[in-house]
Amino acid sequence: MIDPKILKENIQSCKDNLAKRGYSLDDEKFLSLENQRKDLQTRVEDLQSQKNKLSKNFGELKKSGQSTDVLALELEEIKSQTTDLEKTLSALQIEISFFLMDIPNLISEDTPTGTSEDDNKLIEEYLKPQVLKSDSHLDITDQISLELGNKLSGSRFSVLKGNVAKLHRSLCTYMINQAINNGYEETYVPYIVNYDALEGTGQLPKFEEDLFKLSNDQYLIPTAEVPLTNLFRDQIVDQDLLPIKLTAHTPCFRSEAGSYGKDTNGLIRLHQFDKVEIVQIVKPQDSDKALGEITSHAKSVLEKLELPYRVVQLCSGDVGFSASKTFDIEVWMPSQEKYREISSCSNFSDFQARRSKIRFKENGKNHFVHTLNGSALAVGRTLIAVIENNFNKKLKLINIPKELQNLMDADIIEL
RNA sequence: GGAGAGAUGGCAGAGUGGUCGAAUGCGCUGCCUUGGAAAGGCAGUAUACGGGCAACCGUAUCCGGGGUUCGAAUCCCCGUCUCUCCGCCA
Repeated sequence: MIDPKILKENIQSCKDNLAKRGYSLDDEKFLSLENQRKDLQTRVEDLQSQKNKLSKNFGELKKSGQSTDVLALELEEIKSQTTDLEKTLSALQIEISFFLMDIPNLISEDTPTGTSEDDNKLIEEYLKPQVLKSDSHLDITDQISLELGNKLSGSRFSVLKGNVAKLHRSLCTYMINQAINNGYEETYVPYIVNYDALEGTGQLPKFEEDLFKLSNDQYLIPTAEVPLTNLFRDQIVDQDLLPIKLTAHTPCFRSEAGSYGKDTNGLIRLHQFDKVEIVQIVKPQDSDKALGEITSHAKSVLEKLELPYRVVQLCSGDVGFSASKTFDIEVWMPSQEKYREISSCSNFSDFQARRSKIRFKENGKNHFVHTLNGSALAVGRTLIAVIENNFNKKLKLINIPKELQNLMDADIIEL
């Protein structure tokens, strides 16, 4: 969430910033709630202070055997006033907290203004696509089955077989090794998390419909960002440990509510997909640099796999709820004849840190850290890209990128 | 699944109705001591919100929620989590 103090003191500039996203901040409501809260809180605390003092007197009178009748009446009076006000105050605090939790992060100054992905800014392109057009991965190999996925689970699930399954596994291993080489600590985490974790990273309360909820009020993770970042929830991290760099390979589960009819063919958009995530937790002044680092780590995986990609910076209307600045990396998908997102690298500034209370102490004062993460990469989509960009229709084979040949024990997949 | 124990500050661990935001130890920070270091001595060291230029003051917080009481870390109820033993099991 946004710092309520900043919001209060710079309400107009916050409102303008959020408007670029298409979020209309009800500033009058906020200020009025805040003023009410402050007024009420002062009154409640005054009463509590009186109550505490009189209670102390009460004890002393009792000890010395004097009458407490007068005091008792006075206390009763204060108490009845207090409880009412306390209830109002806590209701108000909850209302304010909901209000704040609903507001997206402020976008960075250098985020281009725009309303949709059409306004995203092209940053760079790497490699000219060799295969401009190809069959879909589903047509290239019969070792990917959506029918079996459907049989077992429903729509948007897949089953991989044989060398394609092995290629998928090799990609996971390759990517996590790359992350480790880049200084991230490999971490194994739960795939099921609680409400607080999801609130901390910003998925809840607003985006519950995007998640798979279990019957016991836990949720399947939509990304490893959630468990990795929340490892530090409610903690004051030793500043010598910063920057913290973690990676995990996990499946990700997304309900894809609201994407009916979108990307219905193939592995592009499934309820379950694997991803290697890299996360950094840094001091505020280092976060912009860290975003560059994360992005280049994600890019380097594509470069080593010799896949053509481009980098775009998301415009204000396309940046996610919790992020302040985001670069998307898009890989060339020959069957679609266009670039598709394969990684999203974001700086969340102190937004997640404030929600999940991740702080560090410097010069005796506590400060919120900055959190960042990026996919390096989405494995399913990488699999598609490898298959389609290395497909040789004449010879009926898929060339395996050099970097993966060891893990695959082969340099081609015969079809 | 059965039986029991527990949840207190960065950590360990006291505290069973008021003087407790909390002993003590460890850790950490500063100063003294030293040629320098170690050891030792002294002092400081939870979080959030509100007020104040500040020193500082007020309020809340001892897993969460409710209750008893003038007053709760402490007593009662409900919940969550953790641990131990037995059973089962990847």
